[in-house]
Amino acid sequence: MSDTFGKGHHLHLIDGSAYIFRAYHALPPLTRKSDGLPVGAVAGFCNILFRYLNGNKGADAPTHVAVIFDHSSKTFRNDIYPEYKANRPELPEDLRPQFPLTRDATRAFNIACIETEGYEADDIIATLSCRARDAGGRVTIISSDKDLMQLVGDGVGMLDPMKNKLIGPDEVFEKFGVAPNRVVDVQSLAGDSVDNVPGAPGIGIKTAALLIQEYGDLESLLERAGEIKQPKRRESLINNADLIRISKRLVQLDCDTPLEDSFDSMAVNPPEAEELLKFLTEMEFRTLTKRVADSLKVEAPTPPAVVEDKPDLPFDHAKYENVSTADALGKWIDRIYARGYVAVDTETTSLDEMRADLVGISLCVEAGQACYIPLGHKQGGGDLFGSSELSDGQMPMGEALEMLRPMLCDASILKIGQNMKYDAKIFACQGVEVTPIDDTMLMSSALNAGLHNHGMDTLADKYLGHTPIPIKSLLGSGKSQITFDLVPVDEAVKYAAEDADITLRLWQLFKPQLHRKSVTTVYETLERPLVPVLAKMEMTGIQVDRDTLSRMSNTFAQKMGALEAEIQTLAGRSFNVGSPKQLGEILFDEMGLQGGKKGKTGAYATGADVLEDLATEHELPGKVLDWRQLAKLKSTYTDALQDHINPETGRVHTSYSLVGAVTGRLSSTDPNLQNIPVRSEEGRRIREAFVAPKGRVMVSLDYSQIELRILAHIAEIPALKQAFKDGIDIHAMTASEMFGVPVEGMDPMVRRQAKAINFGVIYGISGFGLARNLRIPRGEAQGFIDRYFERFPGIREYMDATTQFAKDNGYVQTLFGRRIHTPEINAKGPAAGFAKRAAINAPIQGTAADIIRRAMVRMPDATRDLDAKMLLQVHDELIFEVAEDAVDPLIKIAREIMEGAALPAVHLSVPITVDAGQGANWAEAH
DNA sequence: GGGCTCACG
DNA sequence: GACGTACGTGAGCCCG
Repeated sequence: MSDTFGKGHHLHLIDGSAYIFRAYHALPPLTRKSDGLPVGAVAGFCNILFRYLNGNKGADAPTHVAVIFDHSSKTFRNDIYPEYKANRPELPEDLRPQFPLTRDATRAFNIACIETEGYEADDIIATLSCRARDAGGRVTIISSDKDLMQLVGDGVGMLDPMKNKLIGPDEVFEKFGVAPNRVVDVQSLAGDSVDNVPGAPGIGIKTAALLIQEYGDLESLLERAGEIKQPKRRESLINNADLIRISKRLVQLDCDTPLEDSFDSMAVNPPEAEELLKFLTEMEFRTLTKRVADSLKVEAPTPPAVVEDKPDLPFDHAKYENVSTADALGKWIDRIYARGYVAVDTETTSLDEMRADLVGISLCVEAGQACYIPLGHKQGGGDLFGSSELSDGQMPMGEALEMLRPMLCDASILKIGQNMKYDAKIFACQGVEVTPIDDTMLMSSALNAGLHNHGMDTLADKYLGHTPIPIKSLLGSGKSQITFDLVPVDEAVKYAAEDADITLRLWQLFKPQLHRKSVTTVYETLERPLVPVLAKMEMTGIQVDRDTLSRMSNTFAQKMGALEAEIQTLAGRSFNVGSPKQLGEILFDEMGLQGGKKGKTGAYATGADVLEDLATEHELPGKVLDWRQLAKLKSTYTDALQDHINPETGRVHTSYSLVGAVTGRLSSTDPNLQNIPVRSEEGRRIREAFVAPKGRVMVSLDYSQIELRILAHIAEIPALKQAFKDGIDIHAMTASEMFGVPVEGMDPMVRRQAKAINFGVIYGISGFGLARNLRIPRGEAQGFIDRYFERFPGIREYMDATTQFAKDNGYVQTLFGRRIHTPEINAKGPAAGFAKRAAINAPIQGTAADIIRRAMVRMPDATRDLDAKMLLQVHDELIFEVAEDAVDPLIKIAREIMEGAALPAVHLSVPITVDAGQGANWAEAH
């Protein structure tokens, strides 16, 4: 570093990271209009720089200046003490993509911009201060960070930009009670709860200063700690000497940070008008652009008429790039780092992530500019089973993944996907953990639940006016369907890159809408953080015992055969028992039973309720019911589940959808593990096949009556709330209130009726529905409902208020702000009835769904020290697989998390309680 | 591929 | 005055 810097020169060192955070928190969220890029912090940062430059015209003006940034949150201090700064709140998502832009801004203002991997901005500031002072120059550090005060003195000063106040040795003494050269000693003793510097327990800045004043410096103090008179201080210092020394290494700034930058490169130069205005215009900061132009005495460039024509940018498949070399991929990775975000999509051979092979990756950084990296395409036209020869012109998969890995794992690069859980699992199978992520499907669900589904085709059509290339056109359909690895590369480029392009455009559209529609918190706390949690659960899977299922299938088949013979004897001829159409004809036409009703297709209804009624008159319907139960158990469960056992893991891996249900509930597919039988004894035994491996235990925790508790809270029903607080049987209490009978020795029938009413209320009760459910006359059911509303008037108010809210706003919401749209609420006819009941139910079901989601998000961290895996979620139940000796702590911790999951966002006025069970299999645990 | 039936919360 | 109704899901089967 050969430099002309020296005597008479004055260096300003600006703490850039502090400026960014100040700008971010001081300003409301601001996004660039054309594409929704968050730019609030960049705007504030530019304003600060502009004011700084304008204020620097006096005699004391700097000759040199640099802005210093933190490179990343990981520094050498984490190697010394892993907990250092560990309790920092997570970076706000809309701040992350702004970091690279603040560097751009600094350079646009023609100011040097410095950061170094592994070091904090403070270390760079320390190093430059020392070097500048040693060269004979003067330094002013522009920051209010107390951690920098150790540098003050001997030609180095500080300026607090907030208060515009100079900080010299006197001010430092005022703050720390010692001279600047002893500040580190005081900080080492006092610790810092914000940065998680431990220090000595029970010793604060005041005490530390007294001790240092008395003993001179930290080492002397520690050596002579035994002389301290106060027993508490003495003990604390003696017992924590190591911790204090570690603290010293944490707070001591490093004056030997490796730096290439010369002082000459920091010489003050006025901004290049053209460059600066170009940047500000690109950021679409109109006011600032004008003010800067005025101050530079040049014409402000006319803002480009970008705003409206961007969404109409056509989809040009010819523009998509086929990336087949390391050079080309490197250029894309550079572009991604310059942007700070990228839309990513993977192409594979299967929708089942656990069995899928990666075929290619597409990337998009800007609308219309996307690429596809083919990796596993095979030569078509081979033998019958397809050739295993890779086609030419593809990068080796390993090389491409190793190039992409740092970017995919980089905390400062946001990876955007449509249904990112799928792609994250594909990458996870390749050993790459993709983080952080954004998901357009989940954004749409937070914004548009109830209006439409959230698949890419729907979103592209609705929001971009574009119909993507149908996958069928590449793969075909039915028996001749091929897998993506056999698609020719040039066709794959168009299809795959288009998906990434669409995803990026949707993200640009949705991101600013989250704020505008007040669902940022929903997205950030209930949707996005669940992606890695569910991905982990799905990849873990649950062990299922094939022999148990197979034995049950055989038993069912035998019983069905016997029943079938009996049924056909009773019917007088053979027919397909599994055909509702044929059964209807047997029952109502041939056997002449009464009460046959035809549905819209002209077939007789033969549902369980119909057959149950007929069973009193004839033997056959009851046998059909028995047969149907067995047929269901066999085909849907004992047979089908065996096909879902993954041959490699021996476990069943379901797939959860975060957007399957409008209320916010999860749904489960391939297989659905949320409807495994439990209500019938015969069905429940299927759960015996879901087992914990040897030495481990299945644990189930489920919320008790959570929806009724939420109803009691939302509708403010004092009697219900009190009953939950007292822990008494809620259905018995309801019956007692309604029918005036004591809870003690209650007729089970009466309790059953009250229970049906309680559930009916949650569903948007009607006399008809209750009558059918309880099999009582409609008038009687209506009487129950009237009495219920009389006893609990808050319920009627809740129903009316919710319906009205839906009519006024077009949506209803949960206690956590999740919105469920109700577009049919103002419709005429039966649709209005459906919409009304759905509107009444959605806030209750949805709030329960939000609560368990919050619990699931917190669970991995809360149970990280336990040998326990979360396997399944069944709406109000979580199932874990736990090492034997971890069962009790797991139950304790998981229960705490579940019962407190609403906090601190919502304080429920009823207690939430969780029941726990354990055993060798799911049947025992439940 | 729509409709019916039935498994779950 | 008639209509048609419990809320939210997914899967397997029949049948056109």
